Amino acid sequence: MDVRVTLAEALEKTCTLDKGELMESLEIPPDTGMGDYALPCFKLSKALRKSPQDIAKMLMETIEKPDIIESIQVQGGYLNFFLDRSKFAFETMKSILGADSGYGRQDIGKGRNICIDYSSINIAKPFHIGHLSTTVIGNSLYRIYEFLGFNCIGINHLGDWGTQFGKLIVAFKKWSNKEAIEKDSINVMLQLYIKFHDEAEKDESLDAQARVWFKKIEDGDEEALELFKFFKELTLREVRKVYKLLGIEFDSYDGESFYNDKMQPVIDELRQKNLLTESDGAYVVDLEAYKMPPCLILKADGATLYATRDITAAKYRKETYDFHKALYVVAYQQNLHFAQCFKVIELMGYPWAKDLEHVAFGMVSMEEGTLSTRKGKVVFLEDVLNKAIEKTTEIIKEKSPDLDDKEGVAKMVGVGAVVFSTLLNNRIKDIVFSYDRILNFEGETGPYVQYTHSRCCSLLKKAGIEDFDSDGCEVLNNDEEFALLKLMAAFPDCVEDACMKNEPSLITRMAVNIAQAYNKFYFEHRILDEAENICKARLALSFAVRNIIKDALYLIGLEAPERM
RNA sequence: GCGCCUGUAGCUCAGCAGGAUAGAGCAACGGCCUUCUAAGCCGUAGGCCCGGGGUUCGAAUCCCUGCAGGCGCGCCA
Repeated sequence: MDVRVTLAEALEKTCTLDKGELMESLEIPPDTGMGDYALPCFKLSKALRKSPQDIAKMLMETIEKPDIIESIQVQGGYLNFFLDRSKFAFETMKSILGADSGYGRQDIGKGRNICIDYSSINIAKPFHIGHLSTTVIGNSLYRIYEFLGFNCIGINHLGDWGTQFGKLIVAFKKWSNKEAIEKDSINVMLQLYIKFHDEAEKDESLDAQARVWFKKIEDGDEEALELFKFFKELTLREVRKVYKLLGIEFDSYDGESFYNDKMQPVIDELRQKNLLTESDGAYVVDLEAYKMPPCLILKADGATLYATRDITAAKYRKETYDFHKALYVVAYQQNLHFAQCFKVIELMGYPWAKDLEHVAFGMVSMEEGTLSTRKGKVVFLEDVLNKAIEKTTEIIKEKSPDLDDKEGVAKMVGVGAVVFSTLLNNRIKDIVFSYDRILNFEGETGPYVQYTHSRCCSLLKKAGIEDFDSDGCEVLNNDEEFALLKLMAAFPDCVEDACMKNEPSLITRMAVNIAQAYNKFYFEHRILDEAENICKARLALSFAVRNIIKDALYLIGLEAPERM
């Protein structure tokens, strides 16, 4: 049931605008006292040569009032509609409770594949807070698209190629050994990385050695390859621990090394299509006509580049997954890079170039300035998560000492706090990392929403009722119940909007809003000790809230503890 | 220099295919636990929506311009 549609249909019969225009014009007044929906009549004024107020009056007199609307008023140039709260409550509860697989779930994406490139970590480099955004945004989009019926392919495009391996091998052979790395791989590798850069400033030959070692990997030298695999496996092992904490899985780990032997045909194709031009010894695709700098495909020494690989990967993904859309969840620093790649693919004559989408997000920095792996200025993601879990454990010890699964709950809540705070704001905003903010568990936070969820759960448990239906939900008509129901009714549109805009924060915000509305309701009204019909309806409402919050949390990658 | 992005309360931000008095949270201050989880609720205080022009019946929202900050602009990814 969509009130907007109902209203637009009723209005269509009485005025010159069509349904689409009316849908767009219909809005929600800033204050409930003004009504629940409003039609501003200013635009009609010119065409009809009447004052907006007269038009509103005329519409009010001629419209056939839909059942769900209780009354219609004219205020200024607005035609204001007031919902019949009881009918609205019943209808809304009916839709929510009737949606077995989740309110807002759809199959509009049925039979369509979505490739999502996210997280995409570098091997042999630490997994730090700079990777948080891409990881959790990508995961959330994955879940949102699947919720709407799409089939997603999550791709962790590993940075598992390049001179950093040469550097690591040099450092490893000079200053470390396998035992040390096995023991504490991430830290030791990071220390080696830092030491290499320190020493390289004093000794220029180190960089040359690194290049030699990388060349050996490329040429398939046995020792080099063995070390390369050793570092890669170790990093993946470490990183999987973090993904496990976050509850994230990937369908593919095909990264840079995977595309090594697939680039030549693409280069040939570019040449064949006359897109490649020589420039200072390198080969580029000229994009001047599109007001972009040239896209570098081959270096003067014949080596491939980032763009070469991404173009190859896009083509491979199209051939392998025949995607409806391919998303790249990568920081906005690479805006130009992706704009160039997409344009080149378009120039190659592939119509699916329009289905490639760069989902850009803001940068993470620290209060003291930019993150720098080379200088060791990093905050490990795992440390952040553990710190959050630790803090949660303390709070549980203090507030819920008799909780059953303390460890499990601490994990859900601690990790949830970190993920939630990353998905609270529009993804384009920069983030200054702060433990204070990320470890705050009050207000617009993950724990707050989870707390609301477990509040509903414990209430339902206490009531001991398992199934609910919308019969009798007409009584949910006080201010708090009405406000809450209006928010819940907007949830499906919110999910669709989040999908369309690739913007998980819309769901995060909605989760907060619903939690706030429920807590307010919960404080103002009693439930279990009310008369039976009221009690039953309010429990049904709590049940519906619990389900929506659980789904909303799921969609942004959080778990929903039943107690906390 | 050129291009893209951001600028709203002390801080972090919603609101931005134009609509009625600009909203949250944090921090501050003051209240509410013998009753369904106080990780909660209520109240107080806090705003030339970066500046200046324009379009419009109406602009935080659209256009132009200036300022501030971030990012990018050929052989890293």
